[in-house]
Amino acid sequence: MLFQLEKITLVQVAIPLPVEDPFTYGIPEEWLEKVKPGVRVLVPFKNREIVGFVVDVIYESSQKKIKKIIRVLDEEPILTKHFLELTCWMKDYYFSSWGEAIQTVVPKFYPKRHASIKKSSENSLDIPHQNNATLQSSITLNPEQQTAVDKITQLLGANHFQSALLFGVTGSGKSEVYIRAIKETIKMGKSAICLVPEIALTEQMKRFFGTHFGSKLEIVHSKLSEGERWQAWDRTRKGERSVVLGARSGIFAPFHRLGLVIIDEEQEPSYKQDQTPRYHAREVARWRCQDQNAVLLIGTATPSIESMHQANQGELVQIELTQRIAAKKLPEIEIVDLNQEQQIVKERSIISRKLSISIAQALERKEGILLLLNRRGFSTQTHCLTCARPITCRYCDVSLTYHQESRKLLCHYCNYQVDDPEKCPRCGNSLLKFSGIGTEKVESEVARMFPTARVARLDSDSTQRKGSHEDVLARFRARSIDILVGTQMIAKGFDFPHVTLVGVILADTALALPDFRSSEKTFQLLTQVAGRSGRGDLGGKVVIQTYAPFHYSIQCAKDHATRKFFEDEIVHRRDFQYPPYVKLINIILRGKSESSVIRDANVLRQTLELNIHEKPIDILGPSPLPFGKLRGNYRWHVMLKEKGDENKAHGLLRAAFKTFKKSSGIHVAIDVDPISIL
DNA sequence: AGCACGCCGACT
DNA sequence: GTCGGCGTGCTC
Repeated sequence: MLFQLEKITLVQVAIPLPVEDPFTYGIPEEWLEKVKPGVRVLVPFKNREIVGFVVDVIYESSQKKIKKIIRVLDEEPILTKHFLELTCWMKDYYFSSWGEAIQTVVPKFYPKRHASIKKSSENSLDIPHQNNATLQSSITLNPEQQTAVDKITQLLGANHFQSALLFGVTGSGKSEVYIRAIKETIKMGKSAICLVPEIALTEQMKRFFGTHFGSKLEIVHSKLSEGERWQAWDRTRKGERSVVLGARSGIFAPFHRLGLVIIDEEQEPSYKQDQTPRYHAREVARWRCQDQNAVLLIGTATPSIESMHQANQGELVQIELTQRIAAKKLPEIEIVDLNQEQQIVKERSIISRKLSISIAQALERKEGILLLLNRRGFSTQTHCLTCARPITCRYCDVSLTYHQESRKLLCHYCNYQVDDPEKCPRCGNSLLKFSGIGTEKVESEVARMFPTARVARLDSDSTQRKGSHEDVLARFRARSIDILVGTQMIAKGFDFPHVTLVGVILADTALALPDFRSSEKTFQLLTQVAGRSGRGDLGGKVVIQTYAPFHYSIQCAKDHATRKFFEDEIVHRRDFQYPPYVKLINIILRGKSESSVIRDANVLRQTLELNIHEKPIDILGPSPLPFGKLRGNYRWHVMLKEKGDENKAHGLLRAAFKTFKKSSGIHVAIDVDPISIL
């Protein structure tokens, strides 16, 4: 090695597998020119061939065994310096391999399709081509909207990184502001990304965006086929598009001059990926915008506590929309205390007297009614009276939910099914008690109480049947359904002007969960679903049933008091040391053997303690997760809490993992900035 | 993550 | 005697 006459060029190749370091390969002389950082290469790996990414070109290596690259797959690097640096940050921050980070950013390489794609890239748009002169011009903005657009335009013009919170009540016309802001971005010769929380909403927003941006628009989400995703990437990269509308993965749109990133409904948990790398689209957006001197715009009616805190600290520019468009009023919200209701009414009912009367009135006026309960199934708890204990899943420590429609007992965590719900799976006796209500029960109960009303249900069970989702919504819109019962699915985004009554069957379902975000989630869900009422000219009303009528998340939702909620909640976050006062890293250990999981979790804690040198970091646990057993795996976790913003916990964890050796059969997952700790 | 290697149960 | 179960370990 030392006195080599011939210099061999070596490259570092990141492999899209959970293996820490890039691998070293040699390159034949003849393609020295083509092999640059960011180029994809086909490499021999063990006994197979895989696509890797060149991340560095080096000239020597201590590595003994070196194989040669089989083929270079790109003429020009697919990853620019911007993306190489982004993925490098992602792998360090979220603890993935570099290859895994890159794989989530670029579309999968497709050997066969690849060659033919260049020809077809012109004609495959499903948005009708329009030349820009015929694109629809916008409606007139109200003064608040105009001020918002002016402020954003000003930020865009400053040409350095800025982030802003567009804090607008439901129905205040945020989308119109987005459109204007994107147009300003395009005027400056830059491109924009707009993210929405789910794929269904990209479809909804597409019609609206399509009329404004026509063939400049690209839609990106994870349901695209590999071929479609590649084409979208390629068109965007070549500058054929200047606006990307998408779900979480849309944040990786390969624009060369990124000017604006909009994140709509920023508080939605779907912006956090739940597999490695567990990135948050908002944080990726922040990185990209900082690198590109772009503007990050967070739009929502119910900001996350983190963003609200940042705004109060002056780190986010605040832009407010306080008026519903066309001067529509926010609905009146009434709370029903179910504790009192039960004392007065002997026969227990899911629907309180107040809600029942409101439903009857709305039915009489032929107006739309939404009933929310955030739990699927018929009854959520099943007890065997013979065994004298709840019937739980074989693989998880959760109670099985009885589904009347499919006549099954179902585990909502692993999908374990018991086909004969008449018998206890343990003792075979059929003395079962069903309790705890779900959407199926609400549907049947409402149908019983209001026999002439047309009732339908919308949740992930009813949506299984293909097309039924759109069908139900269309029928509700056409008023051939009077009452729509559903989970949080019905709370988000949908605009039905004829809805004048929203009933929340049980507001405190989330409050019972041992999660630091449960109050925040409760407030947000109530505010969102309340926003579905009174969008038309008929006015609106909301009835919230709860066992916790004085809880601040419910009281603040009642008063439409988002700032008050923030002020109450932030005190709890400070007292109990949760975000935004600390940064969390959650380390989850799982395995089939409970004792090994516990042993490893303890060893991990000790290893962390040995590596801790300064004290802005707390180590919590190990402790079992709230659902300690899931899919046959026992789950324990250790949590790091760091005060301050220096990411010292990352260094600590990295140091600890150098010596920590997990036992066989134990899996370790690291969740940086967990969105929930369930 | 794959994929082979490896060491213990019911089959031609 | 072998086929094959999936636990364990490595990949430049």
